[in-house]
Amino acid sequence: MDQRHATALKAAGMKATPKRLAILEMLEAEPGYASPEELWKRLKDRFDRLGLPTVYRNLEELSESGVLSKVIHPNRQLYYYFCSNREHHHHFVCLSCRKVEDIPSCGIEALEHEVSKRNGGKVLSHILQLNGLCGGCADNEEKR
Amino acid sequence: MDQRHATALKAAGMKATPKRLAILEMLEAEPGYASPEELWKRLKDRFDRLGLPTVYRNLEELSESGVLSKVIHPNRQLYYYFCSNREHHHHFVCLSCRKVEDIPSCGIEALEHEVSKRNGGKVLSHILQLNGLCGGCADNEEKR
DNA sequence: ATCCTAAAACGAAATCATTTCTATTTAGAG
DNA sequence: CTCTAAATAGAAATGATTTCGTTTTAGGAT
Repeated sequence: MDQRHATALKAAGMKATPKRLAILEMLEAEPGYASPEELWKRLKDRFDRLGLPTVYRNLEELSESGVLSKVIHPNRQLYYYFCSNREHHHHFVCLSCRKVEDIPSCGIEALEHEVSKRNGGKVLSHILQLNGLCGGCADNEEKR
Repeated sequence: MDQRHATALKAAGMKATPKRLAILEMLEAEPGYASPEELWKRLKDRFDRLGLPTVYRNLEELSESGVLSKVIHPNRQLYYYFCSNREHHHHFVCLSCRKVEDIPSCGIEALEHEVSKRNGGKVLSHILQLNGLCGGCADNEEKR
């Protein structure tokens, strides 16, 4: 089951260490995004020694490799999310329960093209994230 | 000339203090985005007393009121940009010279609608920002 | 014009998420 | 099984941002 993760790590040119595998397992099991510290607290039990910096470092590296994705949060803390979707896509983030849903098509290619054409600039990356309430949380909201 | 800014502040329900006006003037004169500390350093000369926390607080308040806009930066520090465009729009940010250009149409309404329909969620806000090199910086890049 | 009060600003100190640093351990190629 | 570059530990540092109690001020009311 984590042969998948081991393979993903190798593909990203990273060693498949037990801690990295555990981080991936834990995040994959998570229904929503999680912070480095939250993950660390839960992971500590499974290792006699596990430093918080290790969790930070790995989450960042995994996110750079595209194995994990980062959530942009108003409180400016770091949150990560396991997303097996390897296509280009974006996320709808529930502000209430932290669930993250994929948004398949982003339609930004057209915008990028327009920007390049209009001002001669070159678009290197883009950030797109929808924030709101997921189906379940929106329902609960209404019942109040 | 800053009667405009005073009016904008009043409209946002904020007092038109000299320091707020100075912050707005300075940011408006700026070709690109700026950090709280940068603004503070330049503004200090114009007031016998000006605290960095005051600059932070005002930038945040002004951004919440929609008078200023915030830039999402990879280094996770705060940057602000004066944008007189009152229509809904987004920004193309030059990673090299900090210039910010408006992107008029964002086409996200369609995405929002799709998300609501598909999963029953409610989209409350969205983040969209293009990063890259502006026309001038892209040209310089090529000449190297 | 002056008064008055809520809002704004001071600035030193605190916060605290994130990063750095050096020594130690380990994955995995050979 | 060895060896080396990569990964980790853990304590300590960092530094942008925020807090707090006090003082000042903008601007509506008098």
